[in-house]
Amino acid sequence: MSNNLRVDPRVIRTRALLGNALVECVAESGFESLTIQEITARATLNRATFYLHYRDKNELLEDVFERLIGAAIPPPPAEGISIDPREPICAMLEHVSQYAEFYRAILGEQGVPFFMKRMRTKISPIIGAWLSRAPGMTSPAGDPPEVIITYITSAYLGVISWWLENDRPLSSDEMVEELLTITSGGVLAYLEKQKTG
Amino acid sequence: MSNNLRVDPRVIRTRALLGNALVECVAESGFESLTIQEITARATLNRATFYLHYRDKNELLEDVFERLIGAAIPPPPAEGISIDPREPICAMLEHVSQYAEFYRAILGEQGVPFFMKRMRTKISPIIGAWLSRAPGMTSPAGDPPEVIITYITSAYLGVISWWLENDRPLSSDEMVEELLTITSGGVLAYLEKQKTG
DNA sequence: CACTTTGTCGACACGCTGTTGATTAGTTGC
DNA sequence: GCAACTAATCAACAGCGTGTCGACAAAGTG
Repeated sequence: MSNNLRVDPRVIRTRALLGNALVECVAESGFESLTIQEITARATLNRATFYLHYRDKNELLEDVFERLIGAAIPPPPAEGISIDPREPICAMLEHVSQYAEFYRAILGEQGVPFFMKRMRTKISPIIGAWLSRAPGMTSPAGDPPEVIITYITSAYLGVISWWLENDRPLSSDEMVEELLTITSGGVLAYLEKQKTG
Repeated sequence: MSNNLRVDPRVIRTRALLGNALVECVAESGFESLTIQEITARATLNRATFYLHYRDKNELLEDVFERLIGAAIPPPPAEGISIDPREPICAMLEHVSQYAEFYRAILGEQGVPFFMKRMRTKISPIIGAWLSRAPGMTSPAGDPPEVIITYITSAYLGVISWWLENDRPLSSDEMVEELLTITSGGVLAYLEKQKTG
């Protein structure tokens, strides 16, 4: 437990190499057919070394994701602090932009379902914190219903994936505006805005 | 080409056996770690027989899905015929209910991304046909923008998955109503309805 | 009944996996 | 700097699922 602090520079180096190799490999040729041989080859490491750190490539992916997203997005809004979802959502969009090929590969058709769930857990609390303070939100049960959080989270995740697959035709800010318009006002508000805008 | 009509009863039988075996196996233990050995064993067929019909388990899954969904859902609305999405969406919900364990496994955390895309292609045209005739929809470009179709389709798919994972707390009709409320009026309309309802 | 197609069976090489034991390289505390 | 420790390397191994093959049996077709 005490040596779990990973102080040894070799461990840090090895995991960084593995992580970078994973991101590169995934961006190039996806995750599913990716082998541990390829990852370690790209990382210029021995295959056996991989197993000293991770059980399989899923575990490596999780570790990489937490490191990436942790460096980009502040930890989930603790207790309904941020009312405005613009900032965190925009940060999320710019983060996936930075690793566009990686996220495109991993969220797209050849993607990784459990990774999508991980991304959900990043988006979901943002939406939850927003809704729990929404203007009209004073329902008997204090928390917003799960359905609508699922609805919005799934929509955002899907649109992010679409955005990546289409080479990000809109800027992060524009995307956020579109998303928020649809979310709060629905199709009708969105189409109305399209006409006037 | 002429014998591609699959008239031979043995072919029909074999593919049916493989399809049923796949559905059962997936419902029990997911798709990812499922082997062709297991499928053919469950189907009481020889492993080599599998390769006479499909290249891999993905191909079998596609075939099964098209057969299942084709029998349940009418082919995608040809040219903006159905304005009301209630009927096809409800049919979709009842269909996935019928094979709940299968769809739960294949849409959930251990799911299959390319399958989700396939489901998208079933939902997407329904949404498109709806929006292209929506009351406020008279935008310069005749077709509804891709973003919003992606938004709604992803939301529906996510909610369907949530619905399955939570053992379908609401009926198909109730789900459709909830979905349509959020979709057309957005969060505000939904929360408003929650209060009064 | 002859002919064709499908399914069965055993076997094979292939590739990736996860692990092991011995060895080398690098790090830390004294 | 040296000794003790830990991490990384390397070769090798068995295991498993794959995809394919050829020979044979079984079922369908005209």
